[in-house]
Amino acid sequence: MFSLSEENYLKSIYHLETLSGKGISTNAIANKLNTKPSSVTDMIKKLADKKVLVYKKYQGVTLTSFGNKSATGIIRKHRLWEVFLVNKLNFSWDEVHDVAEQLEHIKSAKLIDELDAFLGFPKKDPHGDPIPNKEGKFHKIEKRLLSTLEENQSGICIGVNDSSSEFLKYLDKYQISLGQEIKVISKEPFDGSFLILVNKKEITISYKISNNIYIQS
Amino acid sequence: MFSLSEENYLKSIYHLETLSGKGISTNAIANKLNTKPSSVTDMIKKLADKKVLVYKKYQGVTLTSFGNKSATGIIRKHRLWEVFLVNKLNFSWDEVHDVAEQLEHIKSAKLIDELDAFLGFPKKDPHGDPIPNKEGKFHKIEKRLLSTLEENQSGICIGVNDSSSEFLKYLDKYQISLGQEIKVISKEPFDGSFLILVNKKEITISYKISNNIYIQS
DNA sequence: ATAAATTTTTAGTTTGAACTAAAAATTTAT
DNA sequence: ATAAATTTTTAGTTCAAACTAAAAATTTAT
Repeated sequence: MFSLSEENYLKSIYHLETLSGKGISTNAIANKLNTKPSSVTDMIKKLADKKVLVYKKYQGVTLTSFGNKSATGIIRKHRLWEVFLVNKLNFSWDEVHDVAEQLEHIKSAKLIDELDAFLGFPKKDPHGDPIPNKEGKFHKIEKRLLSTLEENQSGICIGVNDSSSEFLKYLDKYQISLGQEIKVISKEPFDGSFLILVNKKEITISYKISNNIYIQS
Repeated sequence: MFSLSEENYLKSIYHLETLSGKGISTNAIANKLNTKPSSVTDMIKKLADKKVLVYKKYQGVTLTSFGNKSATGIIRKHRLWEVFLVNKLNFSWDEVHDVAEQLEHIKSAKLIDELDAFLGFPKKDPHGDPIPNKEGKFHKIEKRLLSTLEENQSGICIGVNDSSSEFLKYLDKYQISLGQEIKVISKEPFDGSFLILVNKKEITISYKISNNIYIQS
């Protein structure tokens, strides 16, 4: 059984690993968790003792298959709870993160299995991210960043790269939601911003915004 | 905001207070929480600083009205989650306690208000205990222990005094559930045991059992 | 009313998870 | 290839929440 702190480390390391592929540095983990590298070194030793990751001094860490399964288990819980909050309790997609962050640590196999069934075995969470099954498996979603589209190309929004409340509220304001068609009218070479068509309305978004929206590919 | 530990102290002190009425001793709290009296003294000082209780050395403690409201808030959450688990997720009444014990510490006003609405503003939890409203108020349930009934008297089971899995499974075995009519056929003076009629079947229960079942009064 | 028993508090430790400051190892740049 | 910069680790501290052992206060009993 893992402590709250251990579970948060597991999750962060998992996410960093799926992004970068290679071993994860002490600094990267400290940065992600807003703690200090020295704290990370301590925790890494403990997690290595618990066989969730492999650690060699100065070399970064890699999750074991046990560590991987533990991490996806937590992510499964997080995403199922998000679906619950949005589909059953009238939360909007920008309100769920903090609460799901707490709920993901509740320990009860029956609870999560029943919740999954109650929700109708959803495959995606409210931000378009896939929900791992009991074995930790999930289908990778084929997607590309809106920023990679060329002028006159269009696509369907199927996810976001940033689940912060601020970003999601921005999307709400311009009626950008999952399933929404987005067409690139033009790109501004000077600052990388985009003129796009959403819901028959033209809007200008910065490069940063375009780089946090996923389009079906 | 309270820590997990502080919340557990609050809850225990609240429950002890409603049972005994008077100030609650260090020993009683330690006993309830399975900790040592010296640990309780430490925590009590912290809680007094936070204005949730009044503490004078060697005198036991009393919750302030702020402490009372905080405690009923936690109990409200615990009981609403129990209803959710039983009514929506197919838990039985003997399976909910440990999970609700975790869920009661989730912090989100919106979560609990929406959960309340989603469940249809239930007034009682699966063990017959009242659910406090947002203001911490709840109707006291008029009840008496089965052990206080005389021979040939009967009543409806409306609650239990012990929510442990072992006890609730015992009740299930003999088909004693909320709403069930129970008639006392006879009492055995030697050991205080009861012969009762439940569902047209005669069964013998110990005094201890009879002293943990509530009857409508 | 004094001794005995009980309860409560104090003083000092332990453990987990963080921290700071400084040392050690590694990587990058000249 | 050596110096400079960066990353990582070590050593020692802090804080919350528990603990043990012993001292102090209170209550009970003779």
